[in-house]
Amino acid sequence: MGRGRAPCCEKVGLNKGSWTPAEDMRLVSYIQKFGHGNWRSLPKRAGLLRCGKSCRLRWINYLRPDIKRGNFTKEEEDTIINLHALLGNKWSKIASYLPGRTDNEIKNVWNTHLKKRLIMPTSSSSNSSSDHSPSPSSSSSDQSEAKSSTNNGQEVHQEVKVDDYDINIEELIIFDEMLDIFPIENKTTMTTTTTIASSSSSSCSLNCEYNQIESENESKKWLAYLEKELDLWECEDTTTTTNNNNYNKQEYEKKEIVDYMESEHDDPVLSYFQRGPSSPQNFLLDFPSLDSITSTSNGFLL
DNA sequence: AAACTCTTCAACCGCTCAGAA
DNA sequence: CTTCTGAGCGGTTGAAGAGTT
Repeated sequence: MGRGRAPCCEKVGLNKGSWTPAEDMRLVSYIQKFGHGNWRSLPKRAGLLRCGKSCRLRWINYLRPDIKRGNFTKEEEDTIINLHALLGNKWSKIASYLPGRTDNEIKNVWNTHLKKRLIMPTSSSSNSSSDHSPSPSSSSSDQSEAKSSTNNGQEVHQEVKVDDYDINIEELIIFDEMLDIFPIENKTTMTTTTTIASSSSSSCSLNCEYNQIESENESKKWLAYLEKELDLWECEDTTTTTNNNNYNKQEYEKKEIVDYMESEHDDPVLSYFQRGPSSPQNFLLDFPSLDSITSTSNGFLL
C-alpha cells in the first residue's frame, strides 16, 4: 500500500499513502487556525496519524490556499524550459518563478512532458515549446543529456546539450521582477487583499501572507465548515464561553451554516475534492454570502 | 470484456543545510 | 567548534487511471 521504500521504524503505526478528505480537512483546519508552527509536532497537535514531513508536503503541494491546479500554460512551460536550462534540476528555485506551482508539480511536468518534448522535438513538436528545443548536438559535454527512446518502432537517440537553450539575461531580469510582484499583488484566484486585524506581526511568514490576502469572510466560511465537519465546535465552545451573549450569537450563526449545508446543495466538501481538489478558494465559491459568521477560532494567522 | 502495457503524479525517502544549544 | 534538530530539496516509487491489444 505504501509508496516508496519501507518505512523507518519510528514511523510504524502512522498512516501512509494517499491522504483521505478527512485528514485533509483536519490539516487545513488546524493550519488555518494555528499556523503550522513546528511541523514535527503538528500531527500530534492536530490529531493526525501522519509524520510531520508528510503533513508539510501535503500542505505545500496540495492544500495550500494559493495552489494553482490544472494544466500548465504555454508561458509556464516555456518558463520551466528556460529556467531548467539555466538552473538545472533546482525545482524549488524554478517554482519560485511560477506563482501557485510547486516544485513537485514542476518536477513531474518536466519529467513527464517537457523532457520528452525536448528529446524528441520532431514528434508532436507543432506545439508551443518547440522554439526552445535545442538542435541535436554531437558534442559530449558533461552538461548534456542523452536518451534513447522508440518512435514508431524506430530507435531515436539524441543528445541534448543544455548550453544550446535559448536563454538571455533580460528574461531572467523579468523573472526576478515577477518574483518581487507576485507574492502580493498577483496571487492567483485571490479576490481581495483584506488584512486580518490579528496579523500585526511585522515579520510575516509565507503562510501568514497567504492568509492575509485571503478574504476574511471566505476564510470564516471555510473554517466554519471544517470545524463543523470535524466536530470541533462543541469542544471549542466549552473553552470560550465566558461571554454568553457572544456564545449564543456564534451558535446562531453556526446554525445558519449547518442549515445551508444540509439544504438541497451539494456537499461542498465532497464537490471540492471531486473537483480536483483545486483550492479552498474554489471551495468557498459554493457558499452563499454569510457576512455575519464569526468563527470560534483564535484567528486565522500564526 | 479482459488482459496487458504505458503514463501520470502524489507521496515517500535519504540527504543536505541552517540555526540553535 | 561540535552536536542536535527541524526544514527543505531532489530523486524515486508505485497505485491508479488511460490506452492498447
